[in-house]
Order: sequence, then C-alpha cells, then structure tokens
Amino acid sequence: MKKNKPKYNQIIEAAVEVIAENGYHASQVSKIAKKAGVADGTIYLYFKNKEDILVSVFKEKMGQFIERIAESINQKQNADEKLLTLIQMHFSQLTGDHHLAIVTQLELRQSNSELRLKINDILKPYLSVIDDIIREGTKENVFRDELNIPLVRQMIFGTLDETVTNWVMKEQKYDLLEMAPEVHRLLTHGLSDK
Amino acid sequence: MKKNKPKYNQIIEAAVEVIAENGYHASQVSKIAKKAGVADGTIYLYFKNKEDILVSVFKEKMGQFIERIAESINQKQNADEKLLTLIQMHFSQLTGDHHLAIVTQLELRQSNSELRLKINDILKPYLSVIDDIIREGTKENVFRDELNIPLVRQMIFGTLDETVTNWVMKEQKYDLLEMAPEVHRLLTHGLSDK
Amino acid sequence: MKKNKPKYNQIIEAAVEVIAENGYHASQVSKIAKKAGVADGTIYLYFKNKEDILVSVFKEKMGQFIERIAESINQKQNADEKLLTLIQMHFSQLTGDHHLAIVTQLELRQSNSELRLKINDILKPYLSVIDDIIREGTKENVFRDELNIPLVRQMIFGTLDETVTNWVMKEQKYDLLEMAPEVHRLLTHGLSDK
Amino acid sequence: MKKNKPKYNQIIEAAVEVIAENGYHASQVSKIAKKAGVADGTIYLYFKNKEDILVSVFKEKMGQFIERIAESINQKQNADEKLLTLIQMHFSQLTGDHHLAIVTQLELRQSNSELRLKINDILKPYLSVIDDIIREGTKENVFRDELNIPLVRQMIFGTLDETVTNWVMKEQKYDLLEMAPEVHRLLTHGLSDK
DNA sequence: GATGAATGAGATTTCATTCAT
DNA sequence: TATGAATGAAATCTCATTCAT
Repeated sequence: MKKNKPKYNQIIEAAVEVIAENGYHASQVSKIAKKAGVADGTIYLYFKNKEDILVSVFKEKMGQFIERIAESINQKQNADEKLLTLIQMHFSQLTGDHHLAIVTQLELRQSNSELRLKINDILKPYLSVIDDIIREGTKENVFRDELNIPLVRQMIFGTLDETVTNWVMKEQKYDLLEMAPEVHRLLTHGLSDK
Repeated sequence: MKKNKPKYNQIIEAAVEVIAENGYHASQVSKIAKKAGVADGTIYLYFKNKEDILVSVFKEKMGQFIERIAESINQKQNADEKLLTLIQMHFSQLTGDHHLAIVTQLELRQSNSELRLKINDILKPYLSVIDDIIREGTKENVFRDELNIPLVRQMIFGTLDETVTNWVMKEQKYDLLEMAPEVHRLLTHGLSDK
Repeated sequence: MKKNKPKYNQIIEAAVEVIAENGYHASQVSKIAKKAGVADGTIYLYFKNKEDILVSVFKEKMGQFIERIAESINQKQNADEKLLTLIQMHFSQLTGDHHLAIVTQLELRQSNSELRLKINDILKPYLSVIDDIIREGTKENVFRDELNIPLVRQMIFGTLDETVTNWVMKEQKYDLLEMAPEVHRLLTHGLSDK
Repeated sequence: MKKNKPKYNQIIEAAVEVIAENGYHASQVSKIAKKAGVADGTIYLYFKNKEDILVSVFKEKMGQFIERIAESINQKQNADEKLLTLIQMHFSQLTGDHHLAIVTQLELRQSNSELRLKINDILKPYLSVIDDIIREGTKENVFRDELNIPLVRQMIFGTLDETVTNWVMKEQKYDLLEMAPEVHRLLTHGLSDK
C-alpha cells in the first residue's frame, strides 16, 4: 500500500466498490473516478491505464490477504494445523469483505488472458505459502512422501477457490467459515473410508 | 448436435477456432463468419445473437464431453473406478482438443455474469454425474458415510478444473493424462500419511 | 387494379394491413409476404422493389378513392354541392377504412422525398378534380372571379388533409363525417362575420 | 437557445444543413459531426441520441419561429391584422431560411410516429397563438360567433402548411411572401362571391 | 497536481434483394 | 411461377485516454 497517497487509496477502494456493484464490464473509469471523488484525468496521474487499476486492486488486496494468512500460519506449530488455519483464514477474509469476494471470485475473471497472467503472478506468494505447508507436512511425516507438490497445491487451491465461488454465486447465503474443518478433513484424508 | 444443419455446425466449429486463436474479446462475429465460410448475416439465421453462439458452442461441446464421460463410467463396476475414469476422460478429452481446452478454461470465463449463469446450467449434468459417483461410493462403503456431497463435488471439480487450467496456461507442455492416477489418489486418500 | 392477378392484390392488401399495424419503418418485406401468404421472393415477381409496393398501394387505393369521389360529384349540379360532396366523400371513405386512414395520413409520409414525389403524381387527378370544381364555381358565379386556382386548391386540400390527420392522431375518436358541412362553410365563406 | 454552449449550437446548425442537403435518412451522425467540426463522440456530450438532435433542432428553430410571430402579432390591434401578420411571418421566415424550410416541410416528416408526437408537442404553442387570434376575432365581431375553434385552426394551419410545402416542392421558384394577402383573404372570406 | 471536455476507433445486427432449385 | 436460404453493406454509440487550462 503506497503510503501518504490518499487519492491512490481512494481510487483502489472506489474500484472495488464499483466493480462489485456494477460488474466488471460496466465499471467505466469515469464511474470509478466519480465514486473516488476525483476527476477522470486524475486517475491517470496514479495509474498507467485501466488495467493498471485492476492489477493494483488485486495486488493491494491480495497483499493484505496473504500477509494475514502468513502471520496466522506462523503461529501454528505443524503442517496440519497450518493447513486448517490457511483454509479458515481464506474463508474468513472473504466472508468479511463481500465486495472483495465478488470482485475476486467473479468479476476479475472476466478480464482478458493478458490481465489474468498478471493476476496469476500476484497469486504466486500465496501458492508458495501452500507449497511450504506441503513440504513441511512431508518433512514432519504428517503428509505422504511422494507428493507431487504442484499438483497438491492445485488440489488445495482449486478446492478452496471452487468452494468460495459456489458460495458467492449462491449469494453468500450460508456460513462459509464453518465448512473449513470439513474441507480440511477432505483434503487430508480424501473420500476414502478406509 | 443438430443434425443435417451443416451451416450450424460449421459456425460452431469456426467459433471454437476463432475464440481459441484470437481470444474471447477479439472474436468478432465477422471473423467467425469468415472462418465458417458464410456471410455475416447467415450467422443470424442460426443464432439469435453473438451470445447465443457462445452458449451454443458450450452446449454442443459440453454435451458431447459429458456424454462420453457418462458412457465410459457406465462400463465400470464401482465408484472408485468410476472416479478414476471420470478424471481420465476429463483430461483425455481436453488433451485431445487443444482449441476446446483453451476456450473452456480461459476464454469463456471472460463472459459476463448473465452468460456465466447459462454456462453453469449447462455444466449441471456433469456435476450430477459427479454427485452420483459420490453417492455410489458411499453406498458401497468405499467412501466415507458422512460426506457433504456438494462440498465433495466442489473439491473434485475444483481440483480437476484448476489442474487443467494450469496445464493450459503452461501451454499444455506436459502430459495431463498421466497425472490422472495421482489426482485420483489425492482425491480418495488425501494428503495424509495415515 | 390488375385483374386476375390474385397474388398481386393479396400483397397490396397485406401491405396496407402490415403498415397500419406495425408502422412504416417496421414493415419489412418479409412481414408483408407472410401476411400475404407468399414467399419473400414472390413479391419480386409482382413488384420491382419495396418502394414499388408502396407506390402501388397508394396508386390502387387512391385510384378507387378518386374514382368514387368523381362519380359522386358528377351527379351534382353545381360547384357548391360538388365541393360539399367532395368533402363528404373524402371524409367518409377514410372513416370507412381505418387501416387506409392510418397508412395515408401517417405512415406513408415517412417515406423519403423521392417516393413522396411519386405519391404526389398519383394525387394529381384528385387535385384536378378540385381545380375543376373551382373553375366551375367561378363560371357559375358562385365563387369569386379572381381566384388563384392552385392556391385555392392548396387551401381546400390542406384543410381536408390537416383535418383528417388530426382525427387519425386523436385515434379517430370523434365523427369526422359530421364535420363536413362546417368545413364546407368555412371554405366557402371563411371566418368573416361580414 | 442554450446560451454559451457554442458546440451545442454548432451541432444544431450543422444538423439543419446536413438534413436539408442530404435528406433525413442519409443524415448520419458522423456527417453532422463533420459539418459541425466536432468529433462523433462530442455529439453525445450534448444530445442523448440521434433522435434528440432532431427534436432539439425542431425545438430551437420552432421556438424562435413562434417567438417572432408572437412578437409581431402583439403589435397589431385587431384579429384581422393579426391573422395577416401571422401568415406573413410564417411565409417570410421560411422564405428567409431555405434549409429550414426543407427540413420542416419535407425531411422531418419522415420521422417515426414517436418522434412526430414530440414534434407535435413543440408545435402546440403555435397552435395556441392561432386559437387566440380566432377567439379575439370572434370577440371583436370580426369573425363569426359559432366558429369551431379546433376546426378553424386546422383550416388555417393546414392551408399555410400545404402552401409552403407546395412552394418547397416546386423548389421555391416563386415568391411565397407575396401570396400572403390572397391567403388571408381566402381564409377570412372563403371562395364565395357573395 | 488536478480537471473534465473532447476525441475517434470499432462492432453488432437488420433487412432488401437475389438466385439456384 | 414460386420458393426461401443466403447475402453483405451500413450506422449508432461507448468509453479509455489525452491535454489545454
């Protein structure tokens, strides 16, 4: 977060609101400017172009998102607890910010492939956090040895992402957070009865 | 697939190619018409509007996709084999049609919410197939009893979808199909070393 | 009216209906063909192009319109009675055919200048009838001597036309025909109290 | 006329010229913009859509038209002189602005019913001016007592309108203004010799 | 730094007309 | 004669971005 740039933050916050309320494609620069209380032209003093606003929104919000998750995880002692914490934090943060949930799960996906590549880059630190947990779990002999880390990470992230998206599309009508333990058990023990 | 409507199918096939090659937003109706070898106006004899082309593309292709998966599954005896077959068929079909893989994993997601709702409807039969497998596995005592079916379905679909998307974004440089057994094992047994 | 060309007349009648019901600009050739019960292409066996349909509609309908007025007038003995008759016939014929009234007063005026020139040509016989009455009235010393015939004709036609148009735009809610004597008196004696 | 909106007026004037020169249907927004010396998009900063340009043209021009007639009439002492003045002003203003004459008599009539309703609304003040003269003439015992005001108004307006339209269609080859006294005499005394 | 008026490229869709059958 | 599937030209309006003030 650029500090002491009040306009910068005003615009970021305005963008999240405008996108959540109007949808990605109906979020004109002029609408964001109006909501932020600045002139259209002012946007271009702080952002290179429209895409840069969107990337920055994601960067700022994801930055906080990941930072908080990382903090929480550091206080946990083993991989299993860390994984549960990650799931809980992932769910709780999106539960706590409805606008952000809509923007990340639905609206920002409507961007073109080029923009999505940039968004993927921003996600990388989060994916690293997941990878670290997997590696740690393996070292602790809590998780299996021969795990294919990228694949496991895709299962974890894919499951969380799909779960949140379904919850957003169902208009957030149920409690996402209380599903965390079950998701955790599914990821660690799978479907099998054994 | 509507039979004996050669123009209809020409346009569907052209749309997949054009979208895969140019991206969703650069896929003008005139480009699709040209690739299909028909006049722009002809498109509108077969489709209500541009969105209708896209929905139809997804409907036709997903229809085949799901049908083939369902057929393969029916030949398997138990839930575990069925799940593996579903994963293999999911991966092999997208491996076999690069254009379709790009369109479903990347391009069609750029559509607006209204169109995505229609796309979700089309996906429902696939999700039902997954649900059936879960229920069957539970009945056979291969899967656990207390499984939350929607959640398990979200894990399975989310994992497959994320895995395929990563593969497409890595430009399909590795063999997706050979990952099926590992994905299957992850889904059934989880990360745990037990 | 071309005789023994049933399709020709079907198309003319369909055109009047379609235009009255949908308005000039929403009257596509395909709609007229459908209402007439023929294929689109068949239209072009009987009419050169769309404009030709419209000109023909006006020609056929106006032909009858003028013919009937001329017949009625011939049975009258003097210019004053003839003028009254013309007014009555003008009003009664349009009162008796709502579709035609809408088409001539509102819809056909939306045509471009070129088409309106052709429509004006078709109106000429009607204007001649008016001119004849004026000349006869002058000869009979019922009307003034020094009358500028084109100007008088414009007053008569302009008054009738404006009166009918107002009636159509008021959705034909009052009795147009009963206004004929008053219109006649206004045209012959003017506003003056003398 | 909105003051201090130079672009607004430029566009209005350009629209009159373009419509007069090219006809209603061949008057693309881009042509009007070019003639006005602005970009296409600028049109939409001042007008809601194309129809709004046309309504505004008529509103601005008719506003002036009626205002000038009303001013001139106010300086006259009796209904008879007022009627003559109205006719003279009607003719002289259209004589003085050939483009406007073409636009009001020919081109604007090609608009669809919805637009014509708006145009009719704009005409209402003019029709009120006529009504006032009729009422005043009746009060002064210059005009007859029992006059049906709407009908008389339709005669007056219909006569003027038809006269001007004929003059425009004859390419304005004769002097319209010098016909005013004769039109006035026809309207007040009619055809009758008496 | 801040403004906001002006720019202008770009795409969907309609519908009169044709022509092979 | 009759059909109707196919054609393809053509125009409104939006909105990201600029730049003079």
